[in-house]
Amino acid sequence: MDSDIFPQSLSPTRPHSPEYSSLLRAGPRIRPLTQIHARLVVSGNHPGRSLLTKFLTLAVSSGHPLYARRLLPSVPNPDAFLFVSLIRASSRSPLPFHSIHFYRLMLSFSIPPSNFSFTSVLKSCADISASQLGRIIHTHVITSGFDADRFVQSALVVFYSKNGSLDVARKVFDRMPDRSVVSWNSMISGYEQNGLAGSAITVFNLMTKEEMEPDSATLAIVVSACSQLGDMDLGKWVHENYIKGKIFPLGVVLGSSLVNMYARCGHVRRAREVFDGLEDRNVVAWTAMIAGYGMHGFAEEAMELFQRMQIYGPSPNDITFVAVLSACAHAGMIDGGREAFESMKRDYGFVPRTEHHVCMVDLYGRAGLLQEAIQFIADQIPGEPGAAVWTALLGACKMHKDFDRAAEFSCKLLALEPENPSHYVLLSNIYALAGKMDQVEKIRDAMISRGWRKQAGYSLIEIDHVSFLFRMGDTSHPQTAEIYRYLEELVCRIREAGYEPETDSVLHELEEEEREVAVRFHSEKLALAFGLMSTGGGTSIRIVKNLRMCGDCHLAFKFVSGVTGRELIVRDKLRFHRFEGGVCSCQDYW
DNA sequence: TTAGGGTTAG
Repeated sequence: MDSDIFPQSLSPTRPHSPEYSSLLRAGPRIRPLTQIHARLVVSGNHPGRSLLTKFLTLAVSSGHPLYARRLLPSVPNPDAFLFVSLIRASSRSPLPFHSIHFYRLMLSFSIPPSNFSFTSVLKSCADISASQLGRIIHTHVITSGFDADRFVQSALVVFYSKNGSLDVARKVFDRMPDRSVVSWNSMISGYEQNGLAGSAITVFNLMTKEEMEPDSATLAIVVSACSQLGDMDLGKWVHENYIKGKIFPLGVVLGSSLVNMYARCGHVRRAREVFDGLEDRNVVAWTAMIAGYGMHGFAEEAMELFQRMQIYGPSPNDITFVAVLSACAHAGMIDGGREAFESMKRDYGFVPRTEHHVCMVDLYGRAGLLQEAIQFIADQIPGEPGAAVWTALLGACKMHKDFDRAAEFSCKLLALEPENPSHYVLLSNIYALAGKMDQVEKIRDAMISRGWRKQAGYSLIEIDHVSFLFRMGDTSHPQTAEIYRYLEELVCRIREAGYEPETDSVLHELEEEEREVAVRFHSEKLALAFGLMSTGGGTSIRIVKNLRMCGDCHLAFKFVSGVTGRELIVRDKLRFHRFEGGVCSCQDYW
């Protein structure tokens, strides 16, 4: 009679055994699990395979894979279901490499791998960068005939992306006959995570062209790509079209991505509006907003928000402290930074990592407190400081023209990373500032003999939804003559207002012709001239630069913002500069 | 007896 009332799938299932029910209640928590284990031993009843499977899986999920591994031999006739459960649980646990052990063990029991085991074990290989092993497992995928499974294919796309083999990832993706939204997300994310935001957007466009509907994960990735590119128009379009258009609710993941995007595109106020509008805010959202203030030089706002977070918000984590310390460093807020660093250790029990050390050295160093920075390194950094710490210190020596100390500490940096070209560029810039041209030549020769080139600088500006890219001394634009003429006039105007070019900034360049072009035709100046002549008064100019701004460009932009009354926003490699009325939001700390 | 995959923010 029941079957008439209940369709088959809805009919009441048999109740679980008391042991099974208590396992479900215990969940992935080791203490209740060990208590259940003890009861099983005392009762003398040997549990069946299904109960042991649930038990071992929960032990792995609770972060105790070794416990599970010790008990595994007592499972009678372990089956594929058991191994897949353990591989999957490990791949989602903080110790994913154990899934590889369970995968191997499964093969040793002559249980053939399935598409389910492949997805999980490949995820683990991706997460622990086991590139060799992942490739071997790819061969298992092929020989066991699962290479047409779209779940496995997506897992392969993720695996190759995370190993930086984007071309292989793309090959797998292109050969997929039937792509799901997750397949698309995997490929888009692969590009975005590897710093190829433009390719990520291209694949997203392809996705919409093929009429595959994005989901909220797609949008979070795309918005991140927009942050990377400084493409606020696309980011805003996503926001307005999908979220304000009520296609998707604004969750905390997409929300944090938008906060970051608006901040990194120079609109910190809009970032704050999104942040304030979020229904729930987790530590990531708070950290994104604090970091957003920090990169604009708004240290007071950052600190105020951090204080509010400590009272009303979630507990800060170690990344929150990186944002707080960096905000202090960029605004010269010495006491605030020092106190935050102490509080992080004392009140929250975090062990400072390299990122925190770098912020502190930066904090002291930028403010000209080089002795304090050196003392900090000696007192607070256990063991040998990493290259990033010395780079921060050298940057400060350069900023404050302390060439003796620079020479002393550059040896440490080069000893640690003798094959990193950017260190040589920094060093040669320091020698150039010190007027030691013989040393500059020496470094230049060393770089040439190694076949190194300085990274080519460029600036991007968007006018009427079209992006324009300028390189130093660029003559590729059809309006080149007008742009250069406009720039000459602009320089005259700011000279009248008191601008003196900082010839200091004509530093070491590898190519002879590049040296001749000098600071006047730096890419951001060309982009600025083009932006000003192409837009009406009152329009903000937004420029994205791949390298850092040089001192002369920074000075010139300040004057230009004063004489034109325009708001100029430049995002360089590390931070934001918002020029208005002759001053910059970074307060000349950068 | 048992259920299940790959993607998402700072």
